[in-house]
Amino acid sequence: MSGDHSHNDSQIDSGSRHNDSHKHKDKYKDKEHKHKDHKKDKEREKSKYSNSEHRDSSDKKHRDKDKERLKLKDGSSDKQKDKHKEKKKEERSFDGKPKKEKENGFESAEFKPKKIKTEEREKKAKKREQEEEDIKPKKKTKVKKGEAVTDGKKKAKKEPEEKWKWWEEERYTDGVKWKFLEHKGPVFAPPYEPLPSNVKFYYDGKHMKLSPGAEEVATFFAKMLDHEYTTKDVFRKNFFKDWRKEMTSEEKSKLTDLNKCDFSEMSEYFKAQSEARKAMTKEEKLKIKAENERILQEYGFCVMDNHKERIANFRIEPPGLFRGRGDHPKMGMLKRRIRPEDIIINCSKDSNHPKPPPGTKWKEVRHDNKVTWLVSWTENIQGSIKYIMLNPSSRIKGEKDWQKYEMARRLKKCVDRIRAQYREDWKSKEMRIRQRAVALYFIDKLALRAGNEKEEGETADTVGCCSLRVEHLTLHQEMDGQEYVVEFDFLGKDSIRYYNKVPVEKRVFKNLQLFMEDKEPEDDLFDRLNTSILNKHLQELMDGLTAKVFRTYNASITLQQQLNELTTSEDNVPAKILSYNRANRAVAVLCNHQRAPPKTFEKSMQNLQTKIDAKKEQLADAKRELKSAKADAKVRRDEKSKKAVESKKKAVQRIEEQLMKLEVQATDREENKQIALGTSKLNYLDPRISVAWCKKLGVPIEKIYNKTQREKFAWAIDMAEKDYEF
DNA sequence: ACATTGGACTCAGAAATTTTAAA
DNA sequence: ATTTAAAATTTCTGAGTCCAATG
Repeated sequence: MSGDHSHNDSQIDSGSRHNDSHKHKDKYKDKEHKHKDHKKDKEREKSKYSNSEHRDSSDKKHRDKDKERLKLKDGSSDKQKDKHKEKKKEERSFDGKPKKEKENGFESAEFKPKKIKTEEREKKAKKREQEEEDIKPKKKTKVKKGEAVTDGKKKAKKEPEEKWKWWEEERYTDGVKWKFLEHKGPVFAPPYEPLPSNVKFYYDGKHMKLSPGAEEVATFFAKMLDHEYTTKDVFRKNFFKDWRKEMTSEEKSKLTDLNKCDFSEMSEYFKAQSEARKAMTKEEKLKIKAENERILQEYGFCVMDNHKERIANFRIEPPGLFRGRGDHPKMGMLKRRIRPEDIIINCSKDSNHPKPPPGTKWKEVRHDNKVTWLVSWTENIQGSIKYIMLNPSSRIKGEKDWQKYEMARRLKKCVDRIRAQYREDWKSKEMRIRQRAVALYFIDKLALRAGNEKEEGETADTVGCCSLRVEHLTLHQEMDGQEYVVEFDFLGKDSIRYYNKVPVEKRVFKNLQLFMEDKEPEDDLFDRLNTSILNKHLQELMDGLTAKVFRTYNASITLQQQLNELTTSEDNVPAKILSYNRANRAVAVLCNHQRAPPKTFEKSMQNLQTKIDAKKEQLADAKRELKSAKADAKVRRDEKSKKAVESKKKAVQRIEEQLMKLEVQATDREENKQIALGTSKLNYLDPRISVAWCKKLGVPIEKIYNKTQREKFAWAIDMAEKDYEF
């Protein structure tokens, strides 16, 4: 995998040159857009009703017995669960996979509840308990502010409360996601606080008092003044247009030129505020922390099917100026404030419905247990729906995650067949089949994303595999001593540049030449292909297979291979971790997960070097001392001097170890300069691979996964043994 | 049929915040 | 021991994928 993914230093720069070619098409969409919004709303209104019929019937079926819920204790066995289990077993024995199981791609073998050695289990439980005490939902105690944090830290709560192992239970079938759901609704953004009267806004040099509405939007801009994008034309244009909508007619007629607006006092004011916040006393900070904790306890959890679960994003996004990624045509537009009237609540009928703030109403309260979200609203920039959903540690997310990796493992079993197939298809008489086959080859070999088509002018110009254009590839008959090299250069998701030179097979190369013949740079490379055609084909090759499964599969299999290749049991723990990070890095490179090099990168690298130098010196000193101690011992030959030698020896050893650790750290950091490991670790790597590796090589899992990650991957940590194979 | 749109969910890197280590 | 800086973690929310309803 090494040669295939040679990356260029310049690739971080999301290259402005990429953005130009397709820009000109769409300058004025705004009018159209408004129309569309309207239409969307109406349609939504319609579908609301038609949906509810559905829901009602399913609701009745599933709702009934949940009255006995609210038994929050996790380990509690409840009848319902057992009943559930029995039913499922029946279903499953029904020969051929039960519908849902097939869909999920779970291996039945994976379902056998693991028998874990008891001591191990206890140890685990104990450890977790300690680590989790501070996030654990404390039962509604009214804590006096200030106390909460200090005592949470110190005395370990000794609730022996066992963690719920949802992975040892049966899953729902038929698209039911839960039977009982109760929550407190969202937390709204704090209301706007008008500026103090001494903070002034100037237009054309003259002070002007803004109406509250206009002032609020002005502060959004003022807060961003230090960002480069406030100087961009598109940003300023969009902002000004939306700002004017919030102005009184008087303001509207006066303020006609953004360039004459002076936000500097506002900007200064906010900077001062944030300084002041930093300078707060400990007590004040604690008070705020306690308040946040209170809100978390009240709104940050829900009850889903007898279990208290953490909610991911229970705070509604505050209003502000939209800043998409890359060259976004809508940057600078006003993201409006979300009110209760915009909010759809989803919960079960027999729950206590969340109350809207006094004097307000929800848009709707529905009871749809075929979806996982608690709250939704429609966002005004793209007209898309936003959701409040559960934390990755929740059952509902965890199951899905597990299922994703099972699907990838199924691909592993038949990937050879599929590869043989697409290689065969390179020769097909039909153009669409050849295109499909070459695209699939890219997806497999390069881990490209599927590449849905996007509405032009609504988003930044980015592409994935199926939406590649001729201009994104350059063919080299021969390059750097290699034949048939394809040079890729395009902006992918989040406008991250993908740059790669890949030697491909001759047949692929010839096909590409064919696809590119007589086309303009801005034409689609695969003009007979889109993601739905591709996925339909994949579906036929393997049940449940889609393009993104290849990414998961290739990422995970790469990690496993790399770990096997790079790690030896003889290594010490830091060396093992370096190897792990390198394996992780190979995956991140494959998936093109990049980051901007941290602002302080050079400096921190220097600091580390300084430390290393100091440590080297310290080592030299220690060695000298050891030598003289040895000499001394030789002369004196007494117990005391022998002991001294021993202790010096130990000291040298210790320092050597420290030095090595530092050096490893330096290597690791350097190699990681512009690579982001997090995304692959969190979303692409079957956690059981890492867990098994840790167990096999005696590396504590904490070295690989931090607390949050351990929560998310609790299922894997619990079930994977050292011999797990992806 | 098939293209389009809406909906729900995963995945993404930056920014903000908190923790830890160093001075 | 206190302050400060750096590292680690968490939060945030935008950007994809994919499916199914719709026209």
